[in-house]
Amino acid sequence: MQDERPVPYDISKYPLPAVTVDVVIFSLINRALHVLLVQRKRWPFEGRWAIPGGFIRLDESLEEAARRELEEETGVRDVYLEQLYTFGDVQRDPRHRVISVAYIALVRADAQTIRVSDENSDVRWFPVDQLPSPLAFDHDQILAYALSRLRSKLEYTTLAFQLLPELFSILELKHIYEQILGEKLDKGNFYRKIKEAGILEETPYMREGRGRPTRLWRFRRNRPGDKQFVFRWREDRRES
Amino acid sequence: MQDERPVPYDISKYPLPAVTVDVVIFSLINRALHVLLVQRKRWPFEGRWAIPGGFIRLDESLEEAARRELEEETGVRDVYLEQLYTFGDVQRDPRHRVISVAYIALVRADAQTIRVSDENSDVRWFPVDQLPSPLAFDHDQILAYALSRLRSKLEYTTLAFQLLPELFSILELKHIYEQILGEKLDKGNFYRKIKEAGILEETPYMREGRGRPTRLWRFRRNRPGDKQFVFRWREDRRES
DNA sequence: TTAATTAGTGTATAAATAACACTAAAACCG
DNA sequence: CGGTTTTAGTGTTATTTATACACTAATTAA
Repeated sequence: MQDERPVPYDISKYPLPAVTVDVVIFSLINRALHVLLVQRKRWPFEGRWAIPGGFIRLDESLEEAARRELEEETGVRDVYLEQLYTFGDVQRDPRHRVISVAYIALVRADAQTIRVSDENSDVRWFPVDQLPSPLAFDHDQILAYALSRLRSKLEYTTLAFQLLPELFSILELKHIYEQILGEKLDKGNFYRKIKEAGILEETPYMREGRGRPTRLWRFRRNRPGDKQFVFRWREDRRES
Repeated sequence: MQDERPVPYDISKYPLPAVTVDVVIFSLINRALHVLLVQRKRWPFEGRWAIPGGFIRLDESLEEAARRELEEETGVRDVYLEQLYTFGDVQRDPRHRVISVAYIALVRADAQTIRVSDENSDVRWFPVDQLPSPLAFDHDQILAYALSRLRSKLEYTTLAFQLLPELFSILELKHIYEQILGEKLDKGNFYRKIKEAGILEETPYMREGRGRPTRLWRFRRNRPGDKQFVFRWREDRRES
């Protein structure tokens, strides 16, 4: 290991920390941003809600571990997944030294694969503005950071599309931005900006509702050879 | 650990990965951005250059481990340090499963504490555009990512000041931006923008040189109670 | 048939960006 | 000692981008 001290081949003679992967799973449910939490059944933090996670296995990469956790909890695969941060304070777990690599996942609410859990389940979706508090371990901190990162990245990536179904209206997209950023956006400016970005593909479909019917669009995926683009809602406000 | 499977108190009965902390140490030497590398003396990757790092101890946090490594290599304390990313591919170390938490550090070149190593030393500063290749392990990847993060953060933080001495001229600051971003900036625009940001404090000192003497400035640190500010060189170009 | 509702467009102003021409103060050089 | 070179620093303007908000459009409800 990139280390100058003598290191025997059998590294495991040294005392080792445990490594877990925690996945902060976001989804848009009933037009509001939700996060999936699980209720702990035993000590420590018995009864408290926690971010789903588990120990890493020696034969899987960090991202593979995160995908495995995600699939165990939600049944979904092929979703957006990104490493958030690694938390390694000495006392974060009272049992043992545990280092936790946190990930963010964005899943579509329309996937039937998500088990919409009932009120009494030990796995539940919480709106991000109505979280139980405190969470187990240092999970308040992890979740706060995940939200901050989500908001920040929304502005310069096409991340928001990960939360939408195949077809959507421009105002639905705007609504996601508002949910995640936590503020109202101007309709006219949003229309103009998203159109100019050229990341939407018009479809012939319309959706009828109360007022004027709305056109449905599809996210234009980058094809090989296409110039890579990013869409930014605006320039300010970033993560520190 | 935030896990639903039965977990005994003695976690260490499970097979555990090793965890190291690697620190990508940047400094500005002779007006060029450099990075500190160490040469490996034994298998694996014997003779190749590597990012300094070492195993984490059970009684120190990740950041404490990074600061310890940093001090061991450079003798400096109290420098800018930031977690970069955690690398955990299964095969990145042929000896054992090793997960590496990478950090970025920025140190001032004028600190005499940095041992300026001679040509034959196994610890050496390399200009970022003249790196040895390939590095040991997956360190090419880690270093590339560190540079990308550094460039990206430069634009919306006061990071560049970490590389400068106490007193500096505005054109020296501009030069750092150019070094890290790898492109030329407009003098007039730079002057105006940095002045408007209000993050510089004028000093009575001047430095004489070849042409017109230049005024020296000092970075205005945030005092408690001050409104936090960030300086952005400009808005575009970010990390994906 | 009119009001309410949701969708979508247009426009005027302000602010940020970028390019570049200009002035200033010293050293260098015949 | 007077012009040239060198580095420092300011000003001016055109263009692009952001913001606020007024307007038109197409449907349902009453």
